[in-house]
Amino acid sequence: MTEGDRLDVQPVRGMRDYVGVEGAHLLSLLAVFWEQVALFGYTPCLTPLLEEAGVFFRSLGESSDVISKEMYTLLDRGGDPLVLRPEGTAGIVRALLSNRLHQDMPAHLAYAGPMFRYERPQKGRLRQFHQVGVEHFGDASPEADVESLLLSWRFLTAVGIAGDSCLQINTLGDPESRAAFRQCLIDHLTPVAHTLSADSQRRLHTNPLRILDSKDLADHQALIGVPSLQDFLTPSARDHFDRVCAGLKALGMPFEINPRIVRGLDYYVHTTFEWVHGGLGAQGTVLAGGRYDGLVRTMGGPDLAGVGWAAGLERLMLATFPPAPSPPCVVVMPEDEAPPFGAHQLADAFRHVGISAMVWAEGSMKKRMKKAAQRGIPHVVFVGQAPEHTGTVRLKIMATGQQYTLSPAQAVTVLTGGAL
RNA sequence: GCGGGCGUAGCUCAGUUGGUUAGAGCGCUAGGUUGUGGUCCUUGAGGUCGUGGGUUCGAGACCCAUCGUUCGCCCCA
Repeated sequence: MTEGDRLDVQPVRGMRDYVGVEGAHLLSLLAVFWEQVALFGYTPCLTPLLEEAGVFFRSLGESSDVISKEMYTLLDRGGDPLVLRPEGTAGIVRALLSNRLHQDMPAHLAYAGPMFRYERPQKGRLRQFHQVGVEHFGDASPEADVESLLLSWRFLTAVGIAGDSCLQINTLGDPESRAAFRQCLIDHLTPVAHTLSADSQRRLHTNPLRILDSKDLADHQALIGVPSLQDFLTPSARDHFDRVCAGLKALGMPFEINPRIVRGLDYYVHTTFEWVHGGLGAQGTVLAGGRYDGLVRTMGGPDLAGVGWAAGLERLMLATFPPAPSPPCVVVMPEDEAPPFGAHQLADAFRHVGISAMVWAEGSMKKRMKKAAQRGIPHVVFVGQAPEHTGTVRLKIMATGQQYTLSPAQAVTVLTGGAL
C-alpha cells in the first residue's frame, strides 16, 4: 500500500475483539466452566480449529443449514479441503477415534474455543463465536443424560443465570421411532403443504421435524390433529425418557417438557434439551445438547453411546455481568529522569509476595497520578535518587492521601498486612 | 439468505424546510498549583460527516449502491 493510504482497521465482518473488561468477562466464564467440569471428572480435550471437511459432512447431516450453507471451507496448499469448525462435537469424536480413547470407556471430555459459521451477524450471533461444551461417551443409560443435565445446571448456576433460564427437554426417540414419526408427519402435511409457510414447505423435504419448531401461525394450524412424536416411541425409548425425567425430579431440577424442541443437527436421538434465557430475544438459547448414540459409528468408530451439550459464551456474556476490573495493587513511580534505580526491584519484591505491581516511568507526575486515580489504583510508591531519599521510598495510600516514608522492605510488609 | 432501523470527534450525542470556516459534554494535551491524583478555571489538539456514485448554483441532510451495525425471519450456542 502506498504512503497516505490508511489500513482498513475494521475486524472481519461478524468477528470481534474482546478488549479489557470484555476479555476478562470471557475468561471468567471459561474459568467457571473448567472449574465445574473438573468437579464432574471431565478432562480437557482441545482440538484443532481446522478439520478435514469430511469430519463435518459425515457427522452433521446434509440437511442442516450449518452444513449446507454456513461452513467456512478452504483448500490448503496441498489441495485438501478443510473446514473451520462450525461446532465442537464432530471434532471431539474425531479426536476420540484418533487417540483410540474408545478403548478406555467411559470418556468424559470437555472443550472450549472459537467456532465459525458464515451467518448473518446479529446480536448474540457472530461468525466467530466461542463455545464451551462437554461430551460423555460410552454410557447409554438415562443416568448419563441426567448427569450431563445436572452439569449444565451447575454451570449455569455458577455463572449466575440458572434462575433466569428455563430448561426445556424432549425426546426424539430411537432411530426407529424417529423415522416412523417423520414419515407420518410427511404423510399428514403433504396434502396441506400449500397452507404451510414457505420455510416449512422447504423443511417438509429437508427436515420435517423442524416444522414442529416453527413460529409461523399457519404452520401451527396445519399441525393441529397431527399425532405427536410421543405416540411413536418404542417402549424402550419411552422408558429411557421417563427415567431421565424422574432423575431430574429427584435432583430438584426445574424443567419442562417441550415436544417442539428439535435440534438442528441430524445426529441427535433420544433426549434433547435447551436452556433458554428470557430477555435475549431471538438468540435466547444459551446452552443446548442431547444424546447422539449413532454418531461415533457414523464416523467410522465402534457403536458408542454419547451425550453432551454446548453453550455459547457470547450469549452468556449478554446475560451476565462482567467481573469488576482489577487494577494493579501498587504502582511504582520513579521521580527522577535518571534511570529508575530500584523501581523494578521493588515492583518485583511486591510480586514475590503475591501483590500485583507495575512500574510507570513515563509522563509528568501529575499525569501519572491522575491516571492512577482514574484507574482505581489503591497504592503508589515513589522512588527517587535525591540524597535525602537514600534508602527510602514513599508509600502513598490513595484513598486517604496519606504518605509514609519507609524502607523498601517496610513498604512490602505494610501492603502484605503488616503494621506501619 | 430475506425484511426493517441506524452510521456526525476516542466515547455519548446535537445539527432547524438542503445555504458561509460542522458543534456540545466527557476524554485527551498544556497550564493555574514550589516534583503528587480525584473539585474548579483556562489552553490546545482532534472530524475525508462509514465509503463510492448521483440530484443541485450549493448535500452532513435528498436519491442509488456498497460496507458495518442493530431488530425480526431463517438458523443455531
